[in-house]
Amino acid sequence: MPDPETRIAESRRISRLLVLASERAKSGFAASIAPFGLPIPLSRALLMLGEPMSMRDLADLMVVDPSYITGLADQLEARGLITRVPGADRRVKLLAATDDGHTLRASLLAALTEREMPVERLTAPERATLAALLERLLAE
Amino acid sequence: MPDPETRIAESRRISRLLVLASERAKSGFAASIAPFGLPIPLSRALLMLGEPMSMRDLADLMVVDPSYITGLADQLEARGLITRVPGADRRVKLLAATDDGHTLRASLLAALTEREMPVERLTAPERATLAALLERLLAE
DNA sequence: TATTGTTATACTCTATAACTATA
DNA sequence: TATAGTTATAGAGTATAACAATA
Repeated sequence: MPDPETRIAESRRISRLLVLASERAKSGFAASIAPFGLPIPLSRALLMLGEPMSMRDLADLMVVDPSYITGLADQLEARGLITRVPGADRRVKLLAATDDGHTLRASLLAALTEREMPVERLTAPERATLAALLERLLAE
Repeated sequence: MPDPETRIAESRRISRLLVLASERAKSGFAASIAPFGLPIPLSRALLMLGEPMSMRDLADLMVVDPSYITGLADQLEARGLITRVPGADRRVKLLAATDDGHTLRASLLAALTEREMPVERLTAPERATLAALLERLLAE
């Protein structure tokens, strides 16, 4: 077993690599959606609305506070991309993409698909290994 | 070769894992330094000042705008953790940790060292593999 | 003319707390 | 009493633009 200092240095190095890789992934996302003029958080939300979803569920999915969803929904609605539709439980509002919303969502997906993603640099088995290691890292 | 849609779905999944792993690493950093009461950006800057460094170089190292460094330096100076010392080129100011700054910096390093880092969950060969894959991902 | 650092300002993303209306 | 959503506000982290001093 290597000495503690060496282990820690290696951990810190890997952490730094993870942060860098994550930032690169985020930049790639931002670059892909930039041509459409929809801000990043709105794009993230719209992409999740392939099917109508309660605001609470969207907050859980995006891992943000529900109060934040109100603002996102307001902006998406102002752009005509979604509507709030009442749910069965009358406290609940479902966010549903409009026709325009579905169209833009499809364009965003296509742009994300077209962009050559950095992970494509790895071979298929390497990608599988990377995914497995990251999942072990995040487990529990 | 798998069809494009499958490849893209896998890429997006790996990107999400990278972002999650990065956020976990950042949380770990924040938790380690929290007991010392020094805000995250100030801690990050102080940790880089083992040796005196020009403000421009620090901006490059932290990958932020130089104007932002002015604010960080002001706050670190107000806390008595660094001083600005003139450089050879008289436009340049070097940021140098004070005795207190070095002491706190050592404490921060020790706290980061003591914390069990998430990457410790992986075996040594797994860590090596992960690091290598991330480096390939980030290479040019 | 190009570079270092500074100032004032403004932006993005997000949380907290207190509230309303249902359940 | 607990939950869904809203409102107003505030915070962290960081950039932009215009500037002074120096090279």
